[in-house]
Amino acid sequence: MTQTHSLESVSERILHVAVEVFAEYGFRDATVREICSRANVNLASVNYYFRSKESLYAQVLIFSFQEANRLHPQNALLEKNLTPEQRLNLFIKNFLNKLMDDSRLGLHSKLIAKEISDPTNALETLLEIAIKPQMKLLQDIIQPIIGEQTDKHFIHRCLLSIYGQCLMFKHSRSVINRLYPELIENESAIDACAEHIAQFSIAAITQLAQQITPIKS
Amino acid sequence: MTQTHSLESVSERILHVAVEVFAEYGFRDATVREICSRANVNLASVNYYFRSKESLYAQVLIFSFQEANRLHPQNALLEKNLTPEQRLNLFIKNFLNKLMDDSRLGLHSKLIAKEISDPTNALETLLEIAIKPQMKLLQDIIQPIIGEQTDKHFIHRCLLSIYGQCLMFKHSRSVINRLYPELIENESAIDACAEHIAQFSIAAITQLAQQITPIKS
DNA sequence: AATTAATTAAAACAACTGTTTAATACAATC
DNA sequence: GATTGTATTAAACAGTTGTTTTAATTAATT
Repeated sequence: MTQTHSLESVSERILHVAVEVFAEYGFRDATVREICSRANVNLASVNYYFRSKESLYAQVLIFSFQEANRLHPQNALLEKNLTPEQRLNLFIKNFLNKLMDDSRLGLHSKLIAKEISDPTNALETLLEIAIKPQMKLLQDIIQPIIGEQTDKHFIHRCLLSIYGQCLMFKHSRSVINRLYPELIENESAIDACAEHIAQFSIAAITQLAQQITPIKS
Repeated sequence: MTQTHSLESVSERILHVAVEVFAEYGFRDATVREICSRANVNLASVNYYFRSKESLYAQVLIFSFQEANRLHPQNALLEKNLTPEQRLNLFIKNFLNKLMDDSRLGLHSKLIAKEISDPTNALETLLEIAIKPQMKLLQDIIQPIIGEQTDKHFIHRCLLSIYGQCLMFKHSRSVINRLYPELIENESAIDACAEHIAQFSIAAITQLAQQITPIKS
């Protein structure tokens, strides 16, 4: 009997299915049996092709990151003729949409969110390939809004303020679903939230930056 | 041989230890054996006194909430002669300190955070006894800052903005630890972060509320 | 003191986990 | 065509989990 499943190889099928399962359950609660069952593959295949569940997970994180970069390129942010405010708006809208994307490949965000709030050994790698670069990007975006402010702590806290507002929709989604379901009922509602976060942050940053570094004339 | 352990009864010891263990591992990764071992109690005791692990967990959440209310009363917020800004400042500082408190009884925050980002059947109860009241309190605090603004969605998004900034320090602590450890190295650093969140939010809210509801004269 | 009920204890149960084994089938190479 | 290396399979292994059982012990009641 030949493979009736697909054109993919066994290891490819495992990798693709593993992204889904790890995103759904997290590393600890995901089971090798579930992965193999969904991939229509023998139980021993994970250990045969990937040595261990942990090693598979590490490869899944990297693969998923590359996929996300391929599908959600952020080159729109590189355009020179955008104001800093427009760029921040785009960044947040893009980020929030990725975070809330259930159907398609919002799986990458899910993987990362699970890893952050319940870290495994793979966190170190994840920081380097995914989180640090995105932090750097956001910092480059808000730097012109802040101005020539040099207080690093202030900049870092602003980064966390923006990130926190976005991640709230990921980590506390269960709560939002119960208390304010209208806010996330569809894509336009989510876009409205993104807009809110952007305006909220811009208003805060401009005013605080003024306070700390009073206008020199 | 009499009980050399303590004055507490067996079920009390289980309850107290269970708070620690569930806060440390979350419901799924906590084990009955670990709880019984730490409580110096026979393995069967959990099922004898609490029927099941799940039922114990539900009771732990309620007990922990009552303890937190007893130890961290928020009556300072009820004082009439505080400005709204001062009250928000107090609220955030109090909240953030609870979230970051590792040693003493920041266990309650840990329990809630774990439950929110990885919900079990107990989420419903938790919403009613802990989350909704705190949301209501925060709303009452920022309402005078917003003014007679009636757009409910705007108010709700502001609530989420503030909460998101605070919870960031809980859910993404692993990341902050690696990227910006100075921000949370001690209590005064954390207080500085609380101050930042308060100022950031007040600046944003006052300005946005003005924009939406222009000054009528 | 005898009987009853509540508590503690050790062991086993049944289900699940990641991993390994040993046997088979397949393909390519000499 | 026999041999070699690769791929797949079913089964078993060894460990952990929540829960139950059955017996021993303690406390309370009559």
